[in-house]
Amino acid sequence: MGKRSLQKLATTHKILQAATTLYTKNGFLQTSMEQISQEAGVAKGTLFIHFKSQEDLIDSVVKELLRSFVSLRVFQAQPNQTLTDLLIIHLEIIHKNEKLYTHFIRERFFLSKEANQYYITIQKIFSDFLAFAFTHAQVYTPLPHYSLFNTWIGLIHYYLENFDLFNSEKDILDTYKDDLVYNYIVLIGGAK
Amino acid sequence: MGKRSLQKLATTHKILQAATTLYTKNGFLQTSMEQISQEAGVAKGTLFIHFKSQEDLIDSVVKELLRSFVSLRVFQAQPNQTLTDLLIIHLEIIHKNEKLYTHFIRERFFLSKEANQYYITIQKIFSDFLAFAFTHAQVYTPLPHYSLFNTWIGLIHYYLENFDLFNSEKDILDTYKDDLVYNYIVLIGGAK
DNA sequence: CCCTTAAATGACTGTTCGGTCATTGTAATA
DNA sequence: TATTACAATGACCGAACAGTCATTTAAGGG
Repeated sequence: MGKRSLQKLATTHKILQAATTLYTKNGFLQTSMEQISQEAGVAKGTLFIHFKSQEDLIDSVVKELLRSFVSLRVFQAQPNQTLTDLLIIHLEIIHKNEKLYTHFIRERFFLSKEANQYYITIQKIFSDFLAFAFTHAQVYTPLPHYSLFNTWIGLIHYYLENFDLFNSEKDILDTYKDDLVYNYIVLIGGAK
Repeated sequence: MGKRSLQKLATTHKILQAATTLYTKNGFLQTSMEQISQEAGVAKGTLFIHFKSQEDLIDSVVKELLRSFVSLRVFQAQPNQTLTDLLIIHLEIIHKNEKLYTHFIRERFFLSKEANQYYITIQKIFSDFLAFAFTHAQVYTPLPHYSLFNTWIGLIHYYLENFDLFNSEKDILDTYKDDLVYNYIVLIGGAK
C-alpha cells in the first residue's frame, strides 16, 4: 500500500472523527460541513472527495453508531445473570454513545432513508436483546414481549430526549441507570 | 371597533390558521414563512406585521397547542371513573392535536426558549393529571408517581415519535389507544 | 529525471430563506 | 373633501451553506 492511499485513509479517518465529535456535541442538523472541515484540519472541498455528500457523511457516522450496538446481537449471557444485569448491560452500551444516540433519535426524522434504516435496525437489535433477556431471566407476564419492550425503550428514550427536564450535571444514563432499571423491574416484576 | 382593526384581527387569524395547518402537516422546521403566506393568501411581508418573527409565530401556535391541554388542569373526575377511563381521556385530548403535538415533541429542541417553556408546562399538566388519576383511582404501588408517569408518557411519546415503525394507516392514538391503556394497566396493576 | 495521476485546496456559485422597507391603497378623521 | 394613519404588498437584501472546479502539490511509475 502506497504512501498516497495511506494518506487518503488517514484523512477519511480524520474527517469521520471530526464529524463524530461535532455531531455528538451539537447534533447533526446544527453541524455544517465547514465546521467539520475545520475540526478535521482540512479544506472543505476535501470532505467531498471522501464523502459524496453531507448525507453520505452523516450516514457513515450513523453506521458506526449502529456498529457499536452489534455486540448485543451475539450476546451470550452467563447462566447466573438476572434481568437486572441484562438491562444494566443494555444501558451501559447505549451510554458509550449516549449523546450521539440522543441526537440521532431526536433528529433521525430529518436524516436520509439510509440513516432511518439504521435506526430501525438498532431498534430491532434492542428489541431482540430484550426478548432474549426476558426469556433468559424467565420473566413471565401476561403481556407480550413487544409491549414490555416498548415500555422499556420508551422510558429510556424519554429520559434521553428530555434530559433538560432532569437537571442532571452528568450524563442521564450515568445518573439514572439504577433508578431506571430498579423501577422497571418492580413494574414488570409485579405484572405476574 | 373599526373596519380596519377587524380586518387586522381577521388577517392575524388567517395567518395563525395557515401556520397551524402547515406545521401540523409538515412540521415547524420544514415550513417556511413564504409557504405560510401563500396558504393564508397574504403577502410574505404581512406576516411580519402580525408576528415580529418566525419564532414569534411558532410560539403563538405552540401556545394554542398548550391551551388545548388546559382542560386537564381543572379536570373534575366522576366518582365512578376508573384509571382506564382517565388514561383514555388523556389520550383523547392529545389525539385532538396528535400530529401537531408529535411534530412539537420531535422538534421542540430546535425551537425557542419560550416554546420549550410551553413544553415543560404541558409535561407538568400531564404529570399533574396522571398524579390525580392515580390518586382518584386509588392506585397503590411501591413506585413513586413520577416513575409511573415517566413510564406512561415515555410509552406514548415513543409511539407518537416512531409512528413510522408501527405501520398504521390512521393516527397512532386512534389505532393503539386501547392497546396502550390496557397494557399499561396490566403493568402497573400488577405492581402491588 | 520527467510525466502521469490523484489528493488537497479554497474561492466561487447557486439556492434557500428570514427579515426589511419604500410604495400603494384605503379606512378613519377633521 | 382633504388629510392623516395604517394595513398590505412584494421586490430586495444579506446570511448561511451545500456542493463545484480550476489550480496546486506531490507521489508513483517508466
